[in-house]
Amino acid sequence: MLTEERHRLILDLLHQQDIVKMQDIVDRTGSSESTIRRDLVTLENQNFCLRVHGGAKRTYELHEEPEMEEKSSLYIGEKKEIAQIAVSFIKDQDIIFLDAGTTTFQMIPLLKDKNILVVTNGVPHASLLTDYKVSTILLGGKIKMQTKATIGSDCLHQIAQYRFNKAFLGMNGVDYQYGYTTPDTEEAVVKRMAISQASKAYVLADSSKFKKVSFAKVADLDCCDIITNKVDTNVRSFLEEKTNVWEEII
Amino acid sequence: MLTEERHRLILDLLHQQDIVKMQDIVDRTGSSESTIRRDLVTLENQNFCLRVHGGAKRTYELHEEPEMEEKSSLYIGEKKEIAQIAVSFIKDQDIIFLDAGTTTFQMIPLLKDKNILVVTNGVPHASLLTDYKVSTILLGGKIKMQTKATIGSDCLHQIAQYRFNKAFLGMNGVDYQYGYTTPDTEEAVVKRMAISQASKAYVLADSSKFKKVSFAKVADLDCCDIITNKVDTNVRSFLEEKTNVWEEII
DNA sequence: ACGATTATGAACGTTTTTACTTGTTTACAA
DNA sequence: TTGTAAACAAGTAAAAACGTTCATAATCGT
Repeated sequence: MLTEERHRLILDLLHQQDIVKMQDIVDRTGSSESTIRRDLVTLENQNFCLRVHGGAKRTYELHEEPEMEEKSSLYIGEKKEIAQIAVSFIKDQDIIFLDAGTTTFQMIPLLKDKNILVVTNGVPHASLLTDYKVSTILLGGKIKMQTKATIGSDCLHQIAQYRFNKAFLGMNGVDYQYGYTTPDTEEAVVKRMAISQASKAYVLADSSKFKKVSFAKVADLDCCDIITNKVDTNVRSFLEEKTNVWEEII
Repeated sequence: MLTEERHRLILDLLHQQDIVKMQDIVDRTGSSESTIRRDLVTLENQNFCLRVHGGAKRTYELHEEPEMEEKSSLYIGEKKEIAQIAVSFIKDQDIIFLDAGTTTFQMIPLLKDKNILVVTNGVPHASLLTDYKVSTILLGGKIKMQTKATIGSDCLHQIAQYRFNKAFLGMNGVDYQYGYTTPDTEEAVVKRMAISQASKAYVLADSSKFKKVSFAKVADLDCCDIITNKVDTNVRSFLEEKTNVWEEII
């Protein structure tokens, strides 16, 4: 039986019964336990399901495509590393802001069982956080089609009422001269507000983001620490003139 | 039987009958007494229930009502029919409120390409609506674990700023005497507010909801029209003394 | 046809879950 | 109050599921 076939079968089962057992799939497919386990890991990474002891349960009702397009981002591995570093900053009882975007999304599985409160503007983020039983507040507002982030005045008003211990932001451009930038002005405003409401703000940026400049400016370099990995030593020393750069787990 | 399954079963029972007996669960699951005991301990630690001698009772405060995950598949067929009727009320340019819950969720695929604006408090709803490219505003606030609905004061403040042409609500109990009821007080407030902000409000209720009374009252019968299917003619005539009942596509 | 990549199943030790046992506590009725 | 049966907590050993590694088989691109 082909990998694709098995995945299809598993997803079909999940649609019908919202929980599937390991053994059930093994019996139906005739594949080995290890293979099915690998399948479930893959499907979980694409957020089609959530693994539980002895099988998997579904996360969402329908949704035919992976929640966060895995294909678009070739940097998943890097992002996961960065996410790990970011999570290592989080302490018990923290109230944190989690920005929308794929890099911050990788942090969520690592937050399981942590006793924290998360405020986010990412709709998929809120959903997955809830699946992991993390207390979550979602910012309201218009929803941006591509990123499924909430934006707009509602969002701003709401965020203004909160204070965070830490804020973790995604960013499209990180540049020595122009600072932090992102393509959408409405998202930029939200990010800026999040930074101002946080005691400490971190920007999560993989190697592809440096020396890039996007349309809308969010803030100057010194407003946030940068969490990254494998950054060019040359680039790094430049950045460190203005802010802190974290490259490994604390 | 998997741990997750048992937990769901227990929560489901709790939702229906306020209190569950140890032996009852043992019989239904076929698991040992110690296993169920462990289950109840963990569920209690997560504040999903309160253990009592011989079983457990539900907590009224925050967590209950499995709805979205547990019993979603039971009445899917009915729900789809009801959803179709509901959608037939929607006109071009409408601004509608879509309540969280599984019945209203079934409306979403039917809204594809409609030129409307949807305001919702359901996180999965918002996500799927966006997939279908429907303009969506999500209400912010705390997220309820089971239903993934936003609740709380943020939610209320935000909803107070809007006016809707139509509101479509899910409901747990529809009763001639006690009106519309739901298990969670915080959700009840949101529903009530949505009704008051809408020119016209509809309650979507499948056959299992009639003559049921839940904990928190939302509104009297005459505040909303009822959309349903295959309702007992006897029950129907009672309801029609106070409000309109729709049973087929207009 | 060839090496390179990917998918698979078996084997290992580890962790989680489970049922059973023990002795103690609780509820209730005599 | 006291006796009894049911429900309880805690500990234990077996079983199931887990992650990891490794060697083999299938598939791919050239």
